[in-house]
Amino acid sequence: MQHIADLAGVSRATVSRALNDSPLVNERTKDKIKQLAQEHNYVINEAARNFRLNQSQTVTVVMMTDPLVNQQSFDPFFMEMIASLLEALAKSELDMLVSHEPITDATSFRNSRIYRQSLGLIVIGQGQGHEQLNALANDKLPMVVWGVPTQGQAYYLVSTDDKQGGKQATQHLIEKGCKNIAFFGDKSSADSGLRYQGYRAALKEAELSVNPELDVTVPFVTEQSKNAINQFLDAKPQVDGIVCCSDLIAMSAISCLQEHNLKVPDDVAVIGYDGLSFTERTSPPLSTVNQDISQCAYKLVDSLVGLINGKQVENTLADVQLIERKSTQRN
Amino acid sequence: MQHIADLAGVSRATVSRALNDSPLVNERTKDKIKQLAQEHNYVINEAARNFRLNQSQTVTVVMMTDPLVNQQSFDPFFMEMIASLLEALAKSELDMLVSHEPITDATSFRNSRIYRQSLGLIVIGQGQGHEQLNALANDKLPMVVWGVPTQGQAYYLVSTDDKQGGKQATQHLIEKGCKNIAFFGDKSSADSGLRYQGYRAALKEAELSVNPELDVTVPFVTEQSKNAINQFLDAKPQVDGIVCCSDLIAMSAISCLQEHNLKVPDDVAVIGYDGLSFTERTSPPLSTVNQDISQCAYKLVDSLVGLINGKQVENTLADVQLIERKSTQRN
DNA sequence: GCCATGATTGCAATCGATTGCACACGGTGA
DNA sequence: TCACCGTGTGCAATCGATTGCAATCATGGC
Repeated sequence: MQHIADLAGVSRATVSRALNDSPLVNERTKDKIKQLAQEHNYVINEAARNFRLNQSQTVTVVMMTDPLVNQQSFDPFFMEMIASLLEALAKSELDMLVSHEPITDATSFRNSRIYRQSLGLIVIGQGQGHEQLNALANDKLPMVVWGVPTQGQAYYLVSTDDKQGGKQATQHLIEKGCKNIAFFGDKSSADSGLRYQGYRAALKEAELSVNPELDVTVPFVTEQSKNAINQFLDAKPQVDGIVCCSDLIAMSAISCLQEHNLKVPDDVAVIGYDGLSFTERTSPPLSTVNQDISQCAYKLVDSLVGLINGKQVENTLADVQLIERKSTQRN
Repeated sequence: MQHIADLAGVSRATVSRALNDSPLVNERTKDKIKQLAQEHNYVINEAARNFRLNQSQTVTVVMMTDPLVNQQSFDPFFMEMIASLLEALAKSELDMLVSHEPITDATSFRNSRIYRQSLGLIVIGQGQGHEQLNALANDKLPMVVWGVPTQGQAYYLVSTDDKQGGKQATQHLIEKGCKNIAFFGDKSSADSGLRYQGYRAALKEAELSVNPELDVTVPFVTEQSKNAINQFLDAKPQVDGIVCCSDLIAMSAISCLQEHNLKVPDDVAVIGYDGLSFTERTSPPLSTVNQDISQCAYKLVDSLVGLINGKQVENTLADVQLIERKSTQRN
């Protein structure tokens, strides 16, 4: 910076102000300095800047994946979320740090490096940490949570309308003429619980009876999911439609159904949830309720940036929408 | 730090040295200082530290995805790579920054923030940047590339044996009795080219003829891939096995085959490439050549850390291995 | 010509950790 | 007595950018 200052015949202070577009500096001087900086490939030393300003440009993303639900961090849904956040943060010129350690204790978390040296926090999922997150809600560190609206929640939340999503999925199957619709999911995770509520609401609206035998607990992980599904199918239940709580479960379901010599969608129709891109490649193509992860990521980042800048921020409920994928029937 | 120093009755200098485990400090003093720091929730200010030491703990991951090949950055393969690198870097207490901007000009890249303020560089794929990467190879900034061994490559490389992988995939189909094996992929990407070489090598070894009509250019992106595959199948080619260059292409292939009323694997066997976890959920389950992304990520990080610490580092060729997934036949 | 005024710019302190060098200490041998 | 030793600590400078305040400049009004 001294070098640029010498070249421009000004002091370091002026260079600093010029590069920060301070109104205190004459426009002509400013232009000259910027020009010189450019020519001489000068880039500001962010470490020094962050040090001086006692801040960082780093947003930490905390994955609260609930060990009870066993959703792996390699779940495509979470990976897409990470990738989308990465993109959204990059647009705001923020760096991203990812922590896979759920927040289990607000007090000790406050002493962590992450807490002390992040500009803000994006928390993915609430896991078992609802109380801890509430405790952190009014700290000086801005925080936005992606999750499910919860009783007495004090933190800022971006969520999708899981109940509506479950309802849409179920309605789609009803429109296709399904009468005996099963629900595959693990209701110990809050979002799945809401989707289940939507499922029941749709059945009720269509005046279809709710058969508890068709409410099947299917975990997210592969092997367990297949076991649960096979166990259900082995009992030869009367079922002609399945609402699945994730696209991965839907894939498992299709696979198990076909192994049971049931045709999809002719014998049993299946709908997924999440809107992962590979659902367009499954066979048959899988209709799904799209969560628009990218949009959620942008909303999370926008909210967080708002908080960082001291703006008023509202909780957001992102829409879900059904993606219908039809086989392009050939022959 | 001054506070801790006062409590311990020493100077800041001593506290600093103690916390860095300097041998210059007496063990008893060291223990006392560490104890006090712990009790008073003192954590070192990394910004100040990085500033003083003129370094950072940030490794930048540059995605060189080749726009010509149209592999999206949301490709599950890359997302898994990112997630794995994240994990591997975290184990080495390094932060990760991701850049989606391919390096197209070494000179201007040297002036970028990324270049100046990273501890090291992990480059994913070579894209069109082989020459640029070579230019950066002997810079002071440590760099490791994940990609394909290339003529005259001067940078450190971690790669998988794509030729061997292509060969294994093909041999697997040959063992299953396939005689007319097609290759689905886009050879404008170097790794696909190598897999194709492996495919040909396997055919040759098995004394099967290479039929150029069965060498099908299938792009990575969904719609284009389906179009290409359908076009191929519409011509009613004689084919009983398909080696696919990615699991996603394999999914598309299965989907198109079934729409053409061809049974998988009875009429046409399909094998994928990458070893993505959802292949165990496809119907039928998809055998695939596993690249062990996690292992690759660890090798990349290990090599980079080696370079950062000034150690001698070797190029690494990670093994690939076939994952055979069988339908658990029921009924 | 002089001064008040507002617009620019420079001075110098500051952020927190690190580190080269100097110093203190008690003991040793000349 | 004194130079010298090794060990353990403290002093003070340093990294590069920012910013409150003081200094300077140009201008117009008198």
